Amino acid sequence: MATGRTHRPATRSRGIPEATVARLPLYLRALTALSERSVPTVSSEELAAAAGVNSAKLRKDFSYLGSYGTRGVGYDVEYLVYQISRELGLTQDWPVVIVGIGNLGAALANYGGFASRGFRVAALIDADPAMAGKPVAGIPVQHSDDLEKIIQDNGVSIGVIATPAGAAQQVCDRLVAAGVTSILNFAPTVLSVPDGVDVRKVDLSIELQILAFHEQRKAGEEAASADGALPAAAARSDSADQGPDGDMPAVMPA
Amino acid sequence: MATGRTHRPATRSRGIPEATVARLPLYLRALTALSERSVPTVSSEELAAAAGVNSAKLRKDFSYLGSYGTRGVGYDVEYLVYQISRELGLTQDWPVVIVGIGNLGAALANYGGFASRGFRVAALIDADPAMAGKPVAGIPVQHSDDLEKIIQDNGVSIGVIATPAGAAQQVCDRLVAAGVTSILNFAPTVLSVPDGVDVRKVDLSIELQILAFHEQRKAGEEAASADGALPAAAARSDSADQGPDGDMPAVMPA
DNA sequence: TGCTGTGAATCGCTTCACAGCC
DNA sequence: GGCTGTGAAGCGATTCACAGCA
Repeated sequence: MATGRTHRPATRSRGIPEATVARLPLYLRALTALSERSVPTVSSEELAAAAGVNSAKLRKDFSYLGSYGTRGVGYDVEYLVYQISRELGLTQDWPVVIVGIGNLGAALANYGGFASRGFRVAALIDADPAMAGKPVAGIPVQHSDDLEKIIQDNGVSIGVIATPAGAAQQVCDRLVAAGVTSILNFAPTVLSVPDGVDVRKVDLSIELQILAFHEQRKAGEEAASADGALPAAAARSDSADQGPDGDMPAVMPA
Repeated sequence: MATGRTHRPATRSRGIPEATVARLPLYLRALTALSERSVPTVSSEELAAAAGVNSAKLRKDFSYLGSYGTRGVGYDVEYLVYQISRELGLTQDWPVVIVGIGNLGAALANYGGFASRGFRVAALIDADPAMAGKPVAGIPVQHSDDLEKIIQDNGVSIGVIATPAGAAQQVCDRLVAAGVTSILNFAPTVLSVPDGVDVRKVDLSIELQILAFHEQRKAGEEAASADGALPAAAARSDSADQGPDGDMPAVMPA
């Protein structure tokens, strides 16, 4: 209830499957690298290898965008860079605010991958008055009292939350009230937002826990059953872990 | 080819679907919060709300672990915390090394969510000799020359890469050669690893790009078709973005 | 009565395999 | 001949809906 329950089919956006959207940045990165090396065209096979997916999936993904390839030849790198950028909305400027300038917030402010992809760090915001005015990544930190004004003055629609867990929901509420409609949440909390607001979350410890799960299984398989935790069940002789493509999430809207 | 292609079904692990494994840390976090508030039992409905999923999914997930609930009552919080922890392998100690102690590496070293879940930062490693000996989060940074020795002395099987993209593959190769079998990669590169090594990647800019995609669509829907990019196609009158549960990845093994 | 546990239905993503075009 | 684009098959995950138990 509190979470803004809607139960819409929740799937495609303008006909492009979410799973495809999530891979477009991957393709874009690989294509950008090729572009910098002045490679004129790539085959689906080559690009797929560079992006770490299989070629059938890549071709299917591109087919949702349109027919941008040439049979017998491949894809024009520059053209594809442009098309994917446009599809992702990266041909426009996205002012972003980062709230919570601790270690992580500072790391994000310094992260080069933003500026190179249409994102502009419009402001850094922190609740600590001692931080105010202090420059991080060349940008002076502003106090959170001014959050609403900063959002509005800069026309910010994307906010990044890098505060401690306890502050996250309150910051979120203020961001949303001020007009932010997309939030990237690094705090280990489930945020509740009204309908129409997108939240994606990244939880660093969740990723490690998933690795630990698989790591445990590897150990259990080598020396089948050490403590009573893993009975016999399904001890397979060969490895049993990485699937080069097609495993699962941990980061998702919520 | 270079990526260690295997094409194993790549799915369940000891019968537990990957999608479920990816949610267990979420449940665990919600349960831990309840435990701290001394709540003795929860219903699937309550816990699902706290974890940000729907209750049917949660019950199905738990059914893969066993029958740990009581019909008509709910789940015992403490018992479930223990069962999930055990399943994830968090009842044992996981020494972890972080390679690349820039802003992000420092943020990770300081991150409290690790220690509280069975992970122990065994060492911080950086290639910059000027960093050597400098303490970060109370742990002295060691030079990367000693990487192999550090891994072996500490029995490390999980490594975190927080280096610049250019160094990531080389660091990865050395980690793997030294015995690391699970890697969490923050560098924006596709790592190639031999079979039997798990890689999960987190790319901060990818998350933002996915948000931008949806943000762009929201704008396009309000004022249907501004430039030629989005013709009519599927302009829906009501919102059309967040699905409270069940959207898509961006972080995945690769 | 209330809530769990789960077969069955459904949905969406992935993979296959090949037709179509350069 | 080579590579894209795509129907169709396959498959895993989600959701439904209710049987089963406290």
